[in-house]
Amino acid sequence: MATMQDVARLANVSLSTVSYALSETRPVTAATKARIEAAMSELGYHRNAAARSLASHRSHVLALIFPAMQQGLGGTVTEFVASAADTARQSGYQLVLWPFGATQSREIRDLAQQGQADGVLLMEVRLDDPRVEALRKAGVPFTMIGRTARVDDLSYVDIDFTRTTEDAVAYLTDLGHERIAFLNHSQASREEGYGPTVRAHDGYTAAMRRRGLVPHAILCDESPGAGRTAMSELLAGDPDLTAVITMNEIATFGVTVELQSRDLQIPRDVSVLAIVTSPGVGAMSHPPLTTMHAPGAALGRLGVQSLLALLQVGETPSTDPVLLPCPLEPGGSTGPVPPERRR
Amino acid sequence: MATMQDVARLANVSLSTVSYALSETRPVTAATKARIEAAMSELGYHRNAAARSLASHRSHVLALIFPAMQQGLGGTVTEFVASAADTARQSGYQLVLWPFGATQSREIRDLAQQGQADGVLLMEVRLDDPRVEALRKAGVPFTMIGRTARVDDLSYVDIDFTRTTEDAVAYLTDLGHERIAFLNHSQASREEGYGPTVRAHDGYTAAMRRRGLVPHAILCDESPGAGRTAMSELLAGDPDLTAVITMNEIATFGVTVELQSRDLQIPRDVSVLAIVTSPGVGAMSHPPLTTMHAPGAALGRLGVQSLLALLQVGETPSTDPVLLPCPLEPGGSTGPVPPERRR
DNA sequence: CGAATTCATCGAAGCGCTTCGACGAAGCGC
DNA sequence: GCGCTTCGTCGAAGCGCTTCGATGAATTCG
Repeated sequence: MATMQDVARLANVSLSTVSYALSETRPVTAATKARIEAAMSELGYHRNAAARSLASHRSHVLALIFPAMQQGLGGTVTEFVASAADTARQSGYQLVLWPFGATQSREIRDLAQQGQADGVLLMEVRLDDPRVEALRKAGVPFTMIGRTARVDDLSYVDIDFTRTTEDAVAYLTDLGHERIAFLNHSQASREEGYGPTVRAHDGYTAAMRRRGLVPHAILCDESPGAGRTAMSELLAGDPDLTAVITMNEIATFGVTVELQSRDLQIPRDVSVLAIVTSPGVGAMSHPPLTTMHAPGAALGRLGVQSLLALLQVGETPSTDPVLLPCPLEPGGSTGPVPPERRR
Repeated sequence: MATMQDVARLANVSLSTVSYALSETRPVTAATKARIEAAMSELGYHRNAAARSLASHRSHVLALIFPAMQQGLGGTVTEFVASAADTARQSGYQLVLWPFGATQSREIRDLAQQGQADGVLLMEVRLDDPRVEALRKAGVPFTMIGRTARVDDLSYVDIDFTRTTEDAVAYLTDLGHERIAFLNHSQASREEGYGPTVRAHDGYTAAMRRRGLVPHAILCDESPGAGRTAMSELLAGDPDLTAVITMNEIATFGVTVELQSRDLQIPRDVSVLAIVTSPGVGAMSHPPLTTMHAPGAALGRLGVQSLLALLQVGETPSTDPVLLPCPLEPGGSTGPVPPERRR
């Protein structure tokens, strides 16, 4: 394996000139640069990552704290990770995985203090997440995917739940719906402070109230069975329901089954709008669901970009926070309220 | 940030002794070790990863070549990645992601030659995969997840498609089924040499023939619509079909819909057995599907272990290949053939 | 009881790179 | 044309660790 010294020798320059030519930190004449490049390709030179890190105090590694917990079908996570890894690589960084849950802030700090990563991406952030404190103590720049209750001056990228629920309600009211229920994630998720559960609930409630409509939200475990039961309860609470927004893709399968078993047709009798879904889930139901899907790839890309911006400027964590709405993907599960059901 | 030198000074030993105490490469008396440990914790010492790599020529990093292509719902991939990252970490390794498809062997070789990783895990291997050659040329030890057509002495971990299809057929024949169809992945996937498509086809065909039964396999795109069409075709081909094995989870949703729309009850009229599924998909249908799910977590763990074994022994790539069957998860979509339909 | 081992520890030589200060050569204005 | 800055390049000092050979002390054995 050729070293920089070998390249320098072959190009008849000093080692440091080679370094400057590569990093462009100091000017190097075109002629010299050409000789160096020729030498490099002749020797098949690749600079050694470890030596670079040691001398420069930067590892060119970003760590992704990866959720142990599996919400949903995993498609969004996969998209996110792939996109983050790709964006990082294109900027000359590597993405490493740190599989740590919210309870392992100790391990996170240890790794962070070893200087293993220049920056950290923290996924599946809870409203009150001890890992945030651990990272701050370790002094590593980090960007959250999701956000804590208080974001202070922390860098983050998240789904815009307020806007997404507002858009969902607006879409349905535009179709004439007024009795719109909301089927959320589980009770457990709310109790552990899972941001989406809380923010979507608030967003939905606000969007309904703003229109003078009565919100009707329900928490629901992640299973089709729970979805059926929840749908029953919603109908018991308001038999005249014309639409339901779901943010629980597994339960949504139960919702459609329950409606079918009651001979309620989708979307003629009840419209179903699934929000924050994984890629492709809409197509799995019959009729295909109208969805507002989670922007996994965009979150990955923007998360890495925010983090890199943070590394550039150094001390100033003034990167704009980023909130992304879930784009609407029309399907066959939503439609106008039939005239006879309008009040 | 304290260095090893600082620790040595505080513990009144030489730098090298501290190193030996940490790596246990040479004996160090208990007393000395204790002093060193005290000094380390007093200073909050963490060894520097870059310096270690530089001096030892090992990065303690494993790379995972990550599929750009999204097959299925992503749940298995997520499980796999999480489990691989966790196993690596427990052995003192980091897992980095290299998001490269089968066409980017050039980039792979570049990264590999920079010595960025001690070993590589290659996911989504094709039957004839150029990346294998690239890795071999780069001289990096690697383990495949999946396998090429000829495995020679390559290290790999894969799903045992022969055994899984055999088990699937056996399970159904035990229930009295004889007219068993197989709904595979897409035509396209077979053409690009996607191992599972080919191996499962062969396994199913062999299992049927061995029992004197007539195989009836069909390729199918990854969508519920294609699944419906395929199911129609299968029924057209053999109206007396009593069971179908599917290895295409998205299409399986269409299969159940098509059966329902023909008033064929599952499992009374037709049994459905979904094999190589993502975690949780069985529960998404009604009735819940009987599945044989892909052992994502086990593959991740064993893949890393095989790779680490390869790194240990150095030259001898004699790690046993590993083939894992998909365990059966009973559901409500399979049942015995009613007596009147037996021939 | 002295020679031969064994044992724990030390010092020093790198690993391959970044980065700083220095230094001639060229370019500038008056 | 003389001092001054600017430009391109060089040499050397690390970065923090692993690892090898050496060294003296403790242990063993004939």
